[in-house]
Amino acid sequence: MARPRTPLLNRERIVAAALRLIDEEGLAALSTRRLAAELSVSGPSLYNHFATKDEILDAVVDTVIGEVDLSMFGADGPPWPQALRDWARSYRAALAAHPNIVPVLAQGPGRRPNALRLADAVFGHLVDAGWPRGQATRIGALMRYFVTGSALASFAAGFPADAGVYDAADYPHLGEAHRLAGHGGRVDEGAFETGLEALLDGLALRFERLVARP
Amino acid sequence: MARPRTPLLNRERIVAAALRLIDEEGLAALSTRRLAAELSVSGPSLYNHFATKDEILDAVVDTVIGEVDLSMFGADGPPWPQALRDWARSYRAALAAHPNIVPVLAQGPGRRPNALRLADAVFGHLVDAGWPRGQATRIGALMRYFVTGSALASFAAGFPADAGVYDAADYPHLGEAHRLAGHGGRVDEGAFETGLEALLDGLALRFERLVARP
DNA sequence: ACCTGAACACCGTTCAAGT
DNA sequence: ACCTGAACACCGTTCAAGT
Repeated sequence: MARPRTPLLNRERIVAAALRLIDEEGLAALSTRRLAAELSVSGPSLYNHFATKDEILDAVVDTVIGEVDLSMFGADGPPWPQALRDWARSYRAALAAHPNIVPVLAQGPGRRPNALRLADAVFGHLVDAGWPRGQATRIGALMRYFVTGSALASFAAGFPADAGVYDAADYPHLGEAHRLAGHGGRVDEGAFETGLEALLDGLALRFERLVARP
Repeated sequence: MARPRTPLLNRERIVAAALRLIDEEGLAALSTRRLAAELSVSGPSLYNHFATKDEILDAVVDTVIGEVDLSMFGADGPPWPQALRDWARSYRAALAAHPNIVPVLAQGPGRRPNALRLADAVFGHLVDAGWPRGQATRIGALMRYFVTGSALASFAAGFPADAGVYDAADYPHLGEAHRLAGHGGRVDEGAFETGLEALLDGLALRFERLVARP
């Protein structure tokens, strides 16, 4: 077969297969040959739809970012602390569903439309709420730090379940660390919520000081 | 030449060359062949010192983690908020000096001794300071989220310097975003400090409540 | 326009051969 | 013990050839 009457591939199908491969086997498993095989075509076929493998990755990343809810930044949304809370939860949920792609996505928006829309919505909402532009930029940055960091990898799963690793002579306080991996999601969920609320409290404190002496 | 009288390679030299390569050209530039060439040996020579490329990467990561100052968690260190502040700054500085390796390092301590020592020191200090063990775990996790997220990539550099990217119709609030990349370090530094202080304020609030009703 | 196989310069790793 | 070249099964990408 050379050219089929209806195309075998399109960008959407390629992106979906790439994301599935990354989710199930990691970023390193995404090769153009492997991806093509999943789609039952030969490797070079992909180059009819994307110029490079990096462009495929870019499209995957923007698809994931597109899942983040931004509706709380609309005109009749909640006050900024609640909007930030709702957004951070949705942001983390979208990223944590695809942890293997977070290192790519954390490089910043680049020219990806969904990522730029997200940055625009957060910054705009904070400025409209009364934050000075410089502060609004910093809040956008520090929220991304926290959310990407929390989605990049599970804290709990980073500790081997093998109790033999934690020699009491070397690590006197890690005697229970081998049980962390078992608690998995709950530890990370709790840490994210604690950190988010602490951040919001700290920011609210700064906002009060800002309004008190403008 | 087959076996030289004094070995051409050792683990230290390999790790140093690997880190230099990663810093200067990114994680993708680290191939065993390329690394071997930097050390003026043939590719397979590396396998006399490490079993796999992943083991080399592990050693690189633990070297970087080893640069983090943990002295503030000693017996006569400062109270926990100041210790956490000093540690977070040193942690970020060590990681931000090698951003390309952060995605690897963020996977958790695994069996790497310096990473386990770090986790042990933070957790032990918080528990000794009076935090319940569950809370201390969460604080260790959320601090890692924030620090790795802030070291993974520059927020400012993620926005293209090309003003043409930010079409006012699509992104009404990003009119000045093209200037971010120029401000580079200062934006990220400010965001990190703001986030760190906000987090510490929020945690202090929680600690007060904890002590008030034990 | 959209697919193919062949080809190029790369990978990580194994292994027999050298000293 | 520690290095080498050859070899294997992989990579991303280009390109001429097919319909």
